[in-house]
Amino acid sequence: MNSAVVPDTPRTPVSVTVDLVIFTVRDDALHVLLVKRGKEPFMGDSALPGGYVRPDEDLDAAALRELSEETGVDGRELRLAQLRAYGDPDRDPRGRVITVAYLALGPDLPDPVAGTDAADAVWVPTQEALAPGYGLSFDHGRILSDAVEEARSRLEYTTVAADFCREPFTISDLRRVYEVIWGTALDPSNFRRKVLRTAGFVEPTGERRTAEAGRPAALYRFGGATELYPPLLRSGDVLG
Amino acid sequence: MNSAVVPDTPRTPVSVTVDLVIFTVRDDALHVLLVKRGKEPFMGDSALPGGYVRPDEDLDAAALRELSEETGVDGRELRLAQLRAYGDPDRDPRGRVITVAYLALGPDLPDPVAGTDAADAVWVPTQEALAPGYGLSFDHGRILSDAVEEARSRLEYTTVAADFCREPFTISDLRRVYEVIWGTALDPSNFRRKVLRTAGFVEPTGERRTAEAGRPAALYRFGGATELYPPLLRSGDVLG
DNA sequence: GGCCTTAGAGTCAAGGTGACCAAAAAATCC
DNA sequence: GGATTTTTTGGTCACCTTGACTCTAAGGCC
Repeated sequence: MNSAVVPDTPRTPVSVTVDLVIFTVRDDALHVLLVKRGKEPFMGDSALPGGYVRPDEDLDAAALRELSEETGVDGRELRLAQLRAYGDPDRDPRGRVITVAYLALGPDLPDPVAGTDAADAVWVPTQEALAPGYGLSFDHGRILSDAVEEARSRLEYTTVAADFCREPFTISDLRRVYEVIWGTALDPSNFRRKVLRTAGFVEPTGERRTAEAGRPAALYRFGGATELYPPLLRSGDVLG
Repeated sequence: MNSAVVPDTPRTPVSVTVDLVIFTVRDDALHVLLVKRGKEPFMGDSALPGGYVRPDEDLDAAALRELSEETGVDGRELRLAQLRAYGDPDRDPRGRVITVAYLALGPDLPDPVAGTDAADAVWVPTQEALAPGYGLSFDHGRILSDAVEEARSRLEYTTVAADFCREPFTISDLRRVYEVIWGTALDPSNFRRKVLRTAGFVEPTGERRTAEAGRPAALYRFGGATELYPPLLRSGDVLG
């Protein structure tokens, strides 16, 4: 790929994998999908779902396939986006393995079905998975914390928060996503004003939903816009 | 890296490279560093500098090394950041090569010195390099245009624009960076106000510089902040 | 000095923001 | 049935930022 000095095909055995950080919001907490490793290294430990990129497969395609295999979710419904590549020489004891991490946000997804590849996949509160003692395999702790920060940032500048909400949803559903991921409390009235003024973020269905308590809320669906302009900057009070 | 089904070590011959998109502002135009390829494939064509990642080398280290080899610049002075990974199976005719693209912005760098690896490296106006007829090798056209968009975006939310300016610089130098990369005209007075109000973006040296014409401008150095809060959103008039 | 050029200060109206209040519309409890 | 609670939704208001604009400062050049 370069000019003269580099040998043409340095045959260092190197493998490429994709790893998926799949977030969802459950019980007012951010959860991440993890699998229990069935073999060495790190057998029995938790890890992000992922796997080898196949010989004739694009990186994005590999990520979509893994997402589908591990969770049964059709990734085309979600916005699967590259986070970054991780290539520390010592990150995998088996040898040189470079991984491309992807980030996907989904609505409260069904529990992984037994009998599939994802038999032992579980939703884990992100905070718990990041705790020092939890022991994520490889450098997945680092990847996960990068992904959390990236998700927080994407909420400011894009409409991904809507990916967390199954349609139709209420403005409050959307607000709760922001509050959970940012860890801050937002003023319901001001949040509502901002969301509705941003063209293409949400559009009303005309229906209403009556929850356990309180005035019934108007229902919305996603409006199709991907960018948030102006951005919705975080500056609320940090929740206890 | 995954659970049961995936074979342990799929020995698809796969190589990993880093490619560098190094921008600078010259003559009021964004330039990118390109090299002429000295061998097949794409011999004689232009390409982004880059090369194979060595067996025991981290991705970031490989990018720093290539930057230094190709341009003589100590990359630690710059902010070298990952753009994303590209892994289309057909992107390299030699076989499966996955590349991790990096983005670096530098002040008007010296012309590449002959006799080094970068003997045939040249600064090319980005617009020219992106023209359909220019014929960048591999998928480097795609990488470059992704990098341009990423640079535009980073100018909004980070202080990278200062990387383009050799210290000490004037507020107008900084403004010109924004104008060139965004392709918009900015109001000098309003731009100045925003830059000075953002803590840590620039700090005054107390000196002044008298240019070819006009009132001497106060000189500043970079203030150390990396994030720009609030962001400096682009909304100026598009330049002819 | 007169003129050109660029830097930098200031003004002002429009619009966005956060803090806050109040009404509407349901469920629940007495 | 009425009061209370809860959540949605609409509104106000003071403050700040923004963009457009004007005006002054300070150099070089003729």
